[in-house]
Order: sequence, then structure tokens, then C-alpha cells
Amino acid sequence: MKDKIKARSVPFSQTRSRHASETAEDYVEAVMELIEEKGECRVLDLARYFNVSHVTVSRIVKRLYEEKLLYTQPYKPVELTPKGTSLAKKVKERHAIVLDFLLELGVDKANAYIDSEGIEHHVGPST
Amino acid sequence: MKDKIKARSVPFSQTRSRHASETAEDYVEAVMELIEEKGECRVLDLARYFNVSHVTVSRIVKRLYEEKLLYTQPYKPVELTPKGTSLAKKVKERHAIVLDFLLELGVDKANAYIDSEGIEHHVGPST
DNA sequence: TGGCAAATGTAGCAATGGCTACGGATAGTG
DNA sequence: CACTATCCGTAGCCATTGCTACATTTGCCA
Repeated sequence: MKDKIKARSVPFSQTRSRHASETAEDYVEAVMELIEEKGECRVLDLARYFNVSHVTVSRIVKRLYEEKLLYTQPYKPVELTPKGTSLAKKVKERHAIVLDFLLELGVDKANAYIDSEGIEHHVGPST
Repeated sequence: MKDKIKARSVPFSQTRSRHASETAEDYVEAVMELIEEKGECRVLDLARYFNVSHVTVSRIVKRLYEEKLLYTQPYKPVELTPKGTSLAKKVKERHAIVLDFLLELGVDKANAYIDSEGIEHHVGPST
């Protein structure tokens, strides 16, 4: 029994640090997409994208700037650093894999798209 | 383009309340499993299960008690209320569905088990 | 150029979920 | 009965991510 408890605990560990990383991944991916779509990425674009207030975005952008994932200057658009670009590409690739995975299973496209947003962070390398 | 932004924003909305609900679901499920396995569910069992300190568990148990999902008394085992039992069953059922889903696809059992822990919260009804 | 609307930034609050440190409760054992 | 080990609760700290309210900057248009 104890073994089982121990084994099951694995997926839940390091929740906080993982959650912070997920946020970073979501943001760099969003920035990359918004730049592709609109030519630039404003704080408000991100706020609409994630359905949160511009304040929340602005704070997170500041943190990611400190992590050297984003370039940001007051009242200017947000851009990706090389590090941020690299992470964004990795995330998009993984996202595409998950999407294909679900599509291949007959999940209809709209639902697959929605579901894969949340799922991607939970997929182990083997899967 | 705007449509796409709006559409993509859906999965991210209400992140906080959703996260709190996920915690509640994880906890009632864990309580149910631990009671099945060990006959009772102590705070420390949950702490080991989730790989967090007993303090974290104790605070969350208090919150779930206020939400009428758990019974709890100082220094006593944690139990499920009818509401908690009902939620736990729903979660376990959904969890089982996700697990079967992955197993059917040839994901080997161990990995499916691990992955489904995180995925289950992101699965829409249709999937 | 002046002024307004939109975009950002800042201050400050709340909830959640991590933690350590410390103290009280409980249960088992000699 | 007393002791000791384990369990649990409380106090208090931190980080993250929501928010509203208010201040500031920018950019555009009359």
C-alpha cells in the first residue's frame, strides 16, 4: 500500500515550479502567435488572449523579462528574446504533436483544439 | 484573427477557480482511495500522497470542510461527506475513462497512469 | 497644437498553495 | 502513570495570479 501511495505521488510533486513554467510556456507561445498574426504583440492582446486583465499580463511579462524570455519596454510591444523564441518553438511543436495525436483518434477538430491547450503540459516524453 | 484570439482564450479563462476545483477533486479522490486502501485517511497520508507538507494538506482540508466536501475534527481522520463522496465518484469515473482511453491507444500502462493524473482535468465532455 | 481615447503602468487587496518552526494532542509502551 | 514518538494545528513567511482603482504615456485627429 505504501508503495502505491509513493508511486501516485509523483505526478503531483513540484506543482508550484511546474505551474510557473507552464505560465512561461503559454506566454511565449502566445507572444509568438500574436506576432505572427498581427505583426506585434501588445499587453492588451495577451490580456484578451488569456482572458485576464492587462494588469495580470503586465506583471507576468515583467517576470518573463527578468527570466530573459521577453523583451519589454514601457508602452512598447512585447517581443521574444532568442531564449523565448526557442522555448516558444519547442512548445508549439509539442502542442502540434498533441493536436495530431488527438485528431488521429477521431476527436473532432474543434474539441481537440480546445482540449490540447490544457493537456499539453501533462504529456510525458514517451506519450 | 480576432475570432481566433477569442476562441483560443476560452481554455484559459477562470483559471483560478478552475485550479481550486481541481485541487478539491484531487483531494476527495485521494481521500476515497486512501480510505479504501487503509481504512482511514489521515492528514499525513494525504501529505505523502501529494508530496507536500502536512501543513499544506491541513489548510486545504479546512477549506474543503468549509465547502462541505469533507468531515474533519482535530487529530481525527478525514472523511468524505455525501457531497464529497459524490464528487469523488465522478472524478474516479472520469479518471478511469481517460485511463482506458490512453490504454486503448497503446500507451504503455505505467505512462498512461502517470499522464492521466494530470490530463483528466482538461478533458471536455465530448472527448 | 490641444485634447481625448486607448494602452500601460503602479498601488494595493485577496485567494491559493508552497514552506519552516514551534507547540499541543494522542496513542502506545514500559 | 509517565514518556516518547508520531500526528496535527497554528503562526507566519513567500510566490503566483486574479482583481479594481487610479496615474501616466502614447498616438491620433480635429
